[in-house]
Amino acid sequence: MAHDSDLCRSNCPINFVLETFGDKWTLLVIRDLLFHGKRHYSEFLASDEGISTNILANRLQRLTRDGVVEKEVDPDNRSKAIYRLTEKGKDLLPVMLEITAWSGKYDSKTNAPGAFLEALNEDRRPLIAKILSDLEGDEG
Amino acid sequence: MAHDSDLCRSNCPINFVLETFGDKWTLLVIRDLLFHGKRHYSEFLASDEGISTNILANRLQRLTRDGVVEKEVDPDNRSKAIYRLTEKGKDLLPVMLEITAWSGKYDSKTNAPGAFLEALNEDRRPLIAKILSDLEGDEG
DNA sequence: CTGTATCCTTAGGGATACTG
DNA sequence: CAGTATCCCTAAGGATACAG
Repeated sequence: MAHDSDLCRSNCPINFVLETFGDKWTLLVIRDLLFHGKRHYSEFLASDEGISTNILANRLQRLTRDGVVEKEVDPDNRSKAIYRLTEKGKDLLPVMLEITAWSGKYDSKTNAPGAFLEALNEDRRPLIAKILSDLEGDEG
Repeated sequence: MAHDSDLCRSNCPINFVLETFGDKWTLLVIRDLLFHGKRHYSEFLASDEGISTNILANRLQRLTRDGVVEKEVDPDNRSKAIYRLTEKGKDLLPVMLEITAWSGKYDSKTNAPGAFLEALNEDRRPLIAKILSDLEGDEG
């Protein structure tokens, strides 16, 4: 089984993601990694929604355990970790883009810029390629 | 604001969907409506994950309030309701398909049929059109 | 400053009784 | 059977103290 431990209420693919991301915080960490280039604990802490320290630590652990995030020591600062998305994590990008598109359509106050939404409607592929290459860009 | 009431921790589009669907049950109801053609209370109750009666009632209320689901009296049985997705609800289909694709890739035991995943990889649009037309098919 | 552990409150949710 | 209400418990999570 992927995602060791945990409940597993059924073999449904929708249920599978709910058991990893079905809470109010996990997806925000993914968002920060994917769209905002965040890598350090303090950066995640600083996000608008105000995640608390214990919840953040717990989510980073779970995501690491589930193979969505990987953690390594920051070469510039040995007492600091760098968190990065694995391939499994990066593969969440299409999901995240569709979520953004839906919110963009139905939430009047959403921050997603119009140009971004238009690019989405055209064709997802080039946008996906760009975001992923940006992500590679600041690796290491 | 869309989605009246509720917290609203930020104006982020990812956060927006979390405040509606960020729990372990809501998305399963959407799944049942979208992929399994379910319409009645007892049908949702019968799903594999075993939602309990009070939670189901609560989620149907919230989804109705948020304009994702609409409720009407079943003409065949006046003491029974029919639940349907609104346009806003149907627009979740691309999100649900991407979630299914991701799980199909990473969950070894997921039920998503291979043919379905292949169709997904080809091009989402025809598949989306088909599912939506099936959904229209059994309206009224 | 980077995280972790503890304490405590609240909300999510399971079981089940109940009403039309 | 469709749906609601109650009871109670567990787990999510906020505040914050603590450790390296």
